[in-house]
Amino acid sequence: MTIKEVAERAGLSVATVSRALSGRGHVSETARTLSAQAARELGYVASYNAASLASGRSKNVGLVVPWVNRWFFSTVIETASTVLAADGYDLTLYYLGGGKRERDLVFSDFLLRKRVDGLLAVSLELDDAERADLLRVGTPVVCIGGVMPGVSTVSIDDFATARLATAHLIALGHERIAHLGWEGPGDFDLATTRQGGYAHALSEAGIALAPELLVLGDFTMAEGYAAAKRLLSDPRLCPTAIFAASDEMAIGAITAARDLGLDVPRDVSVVGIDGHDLGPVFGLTTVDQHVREQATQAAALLLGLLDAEPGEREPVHAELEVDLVVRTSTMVPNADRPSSR
Amino acid sequence: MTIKEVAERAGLSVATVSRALSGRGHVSETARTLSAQAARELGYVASYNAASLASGRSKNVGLVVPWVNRWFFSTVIETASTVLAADGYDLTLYYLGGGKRERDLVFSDFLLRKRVDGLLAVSLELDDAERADLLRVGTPVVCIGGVMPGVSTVSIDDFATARLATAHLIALGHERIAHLGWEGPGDFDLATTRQGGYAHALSEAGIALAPELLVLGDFTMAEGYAAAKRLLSDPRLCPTAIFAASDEMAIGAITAARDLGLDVPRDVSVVGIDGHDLGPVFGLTTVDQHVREQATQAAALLLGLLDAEPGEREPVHAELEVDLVVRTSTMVPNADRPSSR
DNA sequence: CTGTTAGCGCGTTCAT
DNA sequence: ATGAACGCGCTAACAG
Repeated sequence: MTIKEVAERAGLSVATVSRALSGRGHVSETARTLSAQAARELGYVASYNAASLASGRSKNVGLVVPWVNRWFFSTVIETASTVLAADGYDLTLYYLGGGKRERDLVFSDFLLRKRVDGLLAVSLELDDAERADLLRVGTPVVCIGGVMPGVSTVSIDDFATARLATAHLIALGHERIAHLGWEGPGDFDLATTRQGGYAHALSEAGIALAPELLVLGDFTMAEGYAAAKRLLSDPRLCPTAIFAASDEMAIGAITAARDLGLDVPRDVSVVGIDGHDLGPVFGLTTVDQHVREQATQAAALLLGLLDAEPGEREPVHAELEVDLVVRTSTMVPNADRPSSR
Repeated sequence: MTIKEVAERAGLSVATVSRALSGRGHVSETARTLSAQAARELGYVASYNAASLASGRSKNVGLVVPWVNRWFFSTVIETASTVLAADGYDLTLYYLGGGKRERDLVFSDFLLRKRVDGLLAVSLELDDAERADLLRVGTPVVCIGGVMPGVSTVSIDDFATARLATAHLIALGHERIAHLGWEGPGDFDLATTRQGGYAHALSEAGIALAPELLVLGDFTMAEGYAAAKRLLSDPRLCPTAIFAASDEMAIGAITAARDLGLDVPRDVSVVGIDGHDLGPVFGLTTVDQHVREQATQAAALLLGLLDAEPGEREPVHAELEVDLVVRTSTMVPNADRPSSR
């Protein structure tokens, strides 16, 4: 089923059919109708590969993610996929979680094979070699929720977001506030990260940062549960509140508290960051970072870059507002909290 | 950066370099070394599009999913991606959740553009037109967790799995067992579905099926929470146990019970199906369906079909064993359960 | 084992 | 507005 057969059936040349079907170039109304009808009757759709080779555009974007099985990422994937599909773009997924070897392959091989017109990179922490590979691909890149010099970015202010969450707890009267956060990359920067915002909010309030209340890792909900359980069951620590860097960790923490016989928020307050779909179910107070909006803007931004001339592709940095959503997982600290086991 | 430049640098013809780099055809050791070295120095990697056009193989498989943001699906995606990447295959994601129009586009357009060598379809319920489109693509298809005549399948026995879960509750002494299940497609079949297994287990035990305890929908964890809350707070119903068709619904049910002041398992037992990562956290009794193993087998099966000659592609049906994992969300029913509000 | 040649199926000139 | 011819980058068939 090639365009040639369609052309014969329509009684036109391949060139005219190509123009009619792709919408590029001027074609008479009758030619357009004829082409469309012949294509429909034959069930013809152009081959991406051939079109790509001839035009240089592949109508495909790559989405690079460190995980799929986490709310933030799966939400970005769903949203980006929908936005891109509406413009006729396929989405090729590059999942980095399969181990060091697979990860290397993605950067040194898959991404360089010119299969994609552009790249969406989600929360990527890259080393220098990887960053170089990524830029060497030569296609437009838009990052979501991560920093990369010289590349367009859609993000939130992590520092301010964490500060907002922590300040909410402080305003309620909490002082022993634990933090479940992320292990930063090498070039970790206190001034731009959630951990930094946490520390800043504490110092603003004249509260000393207690290192034993700072738990860094890379936590799923299950790992957040385990970490919170350790934190809450250690009699020397006695935090009255927990600020988790993600809603999944926060939900894990709430579950851990309950399993220890603690009441949330009476015995311990919990706040997260995300705007997770499960927030309402757990009554979770959180800072909503409007993930779907971030993904939509990032995809739209990338589509814009793909339309623009290669020379006209100035990096854009969009920063979205966040919103504190107060539910029932936070309240003023309880003086006579039962000692947990 | 084309293969031609590599050939010139290596002092060989493009054909030889192509053979050397792709591993197809016989090439001398020296030619292989020369080609590899020239390619490395130039940072050359072959274009998928051009290779695909010439060879008919695109080294890309499509993965069609109704959702990303659910544990079962995101787990399949991660696993399949890893397996396929190890064989040099890219993974293009076709997400069907973006609305009816997007869904139609996938079947009538995207999938027909010869971008993929094969298709992995996860838990798809297709109408006749979509099924026809899918088969018209002409590439090998492997289904996971769904039925499609004439297509290779990796699945579990849904009927037996649900029967096992229900029988576990019955063996403990439960009789008023609610079910949170899925709305079936048009050609819904009691003999092969989870709802069917549930009904069968009840009738085996001489327990009448109570229609008011059967709640069908298409539930996320949050919706499962809401459904369970209605079920458990209706004083006329009083189920002593809930069997959920997925672990996410089951976890939602556990959370709902807790919020109603009910103790799990003392006041209500809950069992699910999946083997969800969060199962241990919630003490969830479940039937593990070994999702990663299913995805691995499906991906491997597809890779096998891609290697085979088009004539030698007999549909294969692999059915995996499931395992009942008893944790702490199920126990014998409590005679004097407090009436819930 | 290697080089030459001929497409793969399109989009895009350049004529008309 | 349309058609003929060319070429995108690569692999496959055919010689040698």
